[in-house]
Amino acid sequence: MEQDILELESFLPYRLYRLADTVSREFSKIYKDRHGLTRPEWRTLSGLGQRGTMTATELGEQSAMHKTKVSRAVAELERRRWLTRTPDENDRRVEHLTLTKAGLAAYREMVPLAKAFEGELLGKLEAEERAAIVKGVAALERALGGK
Amino acid sequence: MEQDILELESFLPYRLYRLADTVSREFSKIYKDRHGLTRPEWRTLSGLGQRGTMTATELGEQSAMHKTKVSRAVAELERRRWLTRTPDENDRRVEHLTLTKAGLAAYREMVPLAKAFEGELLGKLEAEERAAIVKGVAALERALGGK
DNA sequence: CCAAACTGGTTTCATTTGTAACCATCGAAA
DNA sequence: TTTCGATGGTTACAAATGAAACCAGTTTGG
Repeated sequence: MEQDILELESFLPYRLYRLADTVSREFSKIYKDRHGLTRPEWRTLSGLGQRGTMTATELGEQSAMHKTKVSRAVAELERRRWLTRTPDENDRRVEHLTLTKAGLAAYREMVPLAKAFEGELLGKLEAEERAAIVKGVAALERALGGK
Repeated sequence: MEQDILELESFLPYRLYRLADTVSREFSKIYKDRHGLTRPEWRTLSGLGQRGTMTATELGEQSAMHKTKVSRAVAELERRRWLTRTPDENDRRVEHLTLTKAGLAAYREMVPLAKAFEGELLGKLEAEERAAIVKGVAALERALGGK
């Protein structure tokens, strides 16, 4: 092993990135082809579908998106009438976001597809490998995020 | 477990993406702060440092970059005089890329930093967890890449 | 030979993204 | 209260990206 050479193909940051990029690109076809959603829009839909009502800040925290991404995604989903904003009673800076019927319908349609996608991906692995990836990812999350 | 809800926080594509994004963002500080490189530029530098001489197409394959990214990164590194192009003898469409002394020097400076970064990251995990992430990532690569 | 299909690489254009500045509101401290 | 620093969210601007068109130059099949 040459000490002064970095083997890109086995460098973890690169491998993780490439992996995530491939998976994400593949998965994005589902929501892009189907509804023309961007990734931030999909995450917003998904977050609201999962939790019911959230503020933009909460959305950003839950789905690891910068606030500008959230802002734009919310604006677009609102334009589609997939969500509505309700001003907070006490703090007029805050808006509570909720999916409309149409938004909820889209969400409900997507959920099984997302689960199927994940299932198919994991289905290509041995049981041990599945356990390994889950354990490894969780460990890295803990090591990094901490919070 | 509600069947009609998707829990984003445990959805593998999302977790992978967030993980890769965090790691990559953290690592990018090293080459960005140090030399103002973009990720494609760093990968190009890294590829050439590792292999010595490559064509743009080979670079794209090795580091999973779209050809436009490669083209731009190569142009920028050339502008910095970190690499040179040599036309292929037999096929005049092809150019062989090689790092200059300056490029090589930058590469050599980066390698230990990259290794230290990876080492530090993995150092935060238990031995078992390290084994798990490596095994899991390899398994997914195999499941996907196939090629 | 020659046209058509293909390949290496660059450029153009529209879209996405990140940074920073910004606006409005809120809370704490003077 | 009034002021000042934080906070929720949007916007403006520049840089990064992807898709598709493009320009050589090469190969293949008739």
